[in-house]
Amino acid sequence: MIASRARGSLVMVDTREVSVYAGTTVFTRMPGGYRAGSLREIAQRVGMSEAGLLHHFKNKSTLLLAVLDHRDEQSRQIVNFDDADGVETLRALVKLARYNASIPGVIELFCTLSAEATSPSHPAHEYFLRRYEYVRESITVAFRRIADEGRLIREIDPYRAAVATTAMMDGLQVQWLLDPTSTDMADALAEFFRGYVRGYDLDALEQLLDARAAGSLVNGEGAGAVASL
Amino acid sequence: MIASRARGSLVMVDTREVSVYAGTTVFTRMPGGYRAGSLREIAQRVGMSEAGLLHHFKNKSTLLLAVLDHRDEQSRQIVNFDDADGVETLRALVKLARYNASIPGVIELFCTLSAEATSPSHPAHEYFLRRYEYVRESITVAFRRIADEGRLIREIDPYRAAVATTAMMDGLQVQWLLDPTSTDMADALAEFFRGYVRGYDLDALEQLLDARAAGSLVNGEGAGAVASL
DNA sequence: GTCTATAGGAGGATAGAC
DNA sequence: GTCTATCCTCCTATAGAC
Repeated sequence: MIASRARGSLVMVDTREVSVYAGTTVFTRMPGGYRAGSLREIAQRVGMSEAGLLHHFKNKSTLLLAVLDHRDEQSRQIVNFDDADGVETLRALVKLARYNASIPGVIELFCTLSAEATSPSHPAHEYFLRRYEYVRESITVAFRRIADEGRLIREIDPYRAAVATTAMMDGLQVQWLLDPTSTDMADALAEFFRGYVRGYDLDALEQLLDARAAGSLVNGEGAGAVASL
Repeated sequence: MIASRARGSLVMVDTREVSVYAGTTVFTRMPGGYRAGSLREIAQRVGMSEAGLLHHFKNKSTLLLAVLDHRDEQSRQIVNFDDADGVETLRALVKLARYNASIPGVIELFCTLSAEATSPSHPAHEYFLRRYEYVRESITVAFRRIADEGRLIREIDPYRAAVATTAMMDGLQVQWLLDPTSTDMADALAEFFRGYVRGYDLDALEQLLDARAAGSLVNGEGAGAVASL
């Protein structure tokens, strides 16, 4: 627990929670992100010593995982794969891509980290393995439903389509981060889906969802979390 | 210059050149790659002191750029965008993807580095900016030719198709590095092209190119360089 | 061109007091 | 739960001799 003054009144704050926020800030800051971010700085932001911080997280990797888990928890409140189905899921992903363009720092963390975590010894390796499996599985289900509705433009294996979709999202992020003028991630993704799904563009429906999504994203507590998808 | 014994005879080797090789080895080794790789180890591999190494490359970043430039020089000898045209270029990319699957270390370097280099202050930022522009431009030309031949399946802007292609290649790499069983990069890319190009699968032609490409890749001096594409 | 020596710093982590 | 003190490792880079 830490005592801090907010809006004039004394507030007790959970140290662990604050640390996760501070960790997020530091790890999402470029250049360097996780690797360059130091426990020293995080401790300083929390207003505590390094040793104090390490009492809660036994080392730097553990704190990283806590940060990632925290984002996931929030993501699930915003884009829930289990709720949506079929085309609706794809639309949500486009919406997500559009939103992501407003939080470059977080995107950069996930982009860099997922590349780094590629090696089995990286502290977040297991995390990303599970995450990609989950995302692919969810998108696979979406494509399977679209296929069942007979809306698939050409013969494709739902799983392969999911891999391609995931790849497209990741790849667009790299180009966009490097040069934001090079591509509009959301438009590019929508274009991609148009190649697979018959009648992907049902404008009225899309706009309805647009409005709904905009509302929830703006109000959503930790909307930034969506990036991790 | 450095004296070394190879095949029993005394050979003089250009130190700079050897340093670039050593740098490649160290920077492509995971985990950590460029960031984790130290001048200390590179110097040790070359068989000289850190100070000696820094005589040739004024700092670590400079050495990195030398490594990247060296790879590019070799790439150009293997996949030359200017030679191929239209569908042939796309096929070359698929071939490339297949080859890349045999050199995970190099792919990992480029994958990680392109994510890191996303921030303007990264030493390789300019390098990747130029590289992506070049690649997109080249692929744009290919799609433009395909469009001129009337082989485009649906209306798409050649530039957008190039962005999507680049994204697909990058994104597939991330998933593949994380879990090689998750996807076959080359197959996935070919599938992607099938959605754009009429008659992409002309088996005879493909096999002809297959053979030709296999030959040049196996014999090519620094075939690994292709990864940078 | 290459080496020795060393400056100068950052970062992760631990021990033990309070 | 938190702090002080401290250790140890590792790095980039420079100065100056050979």
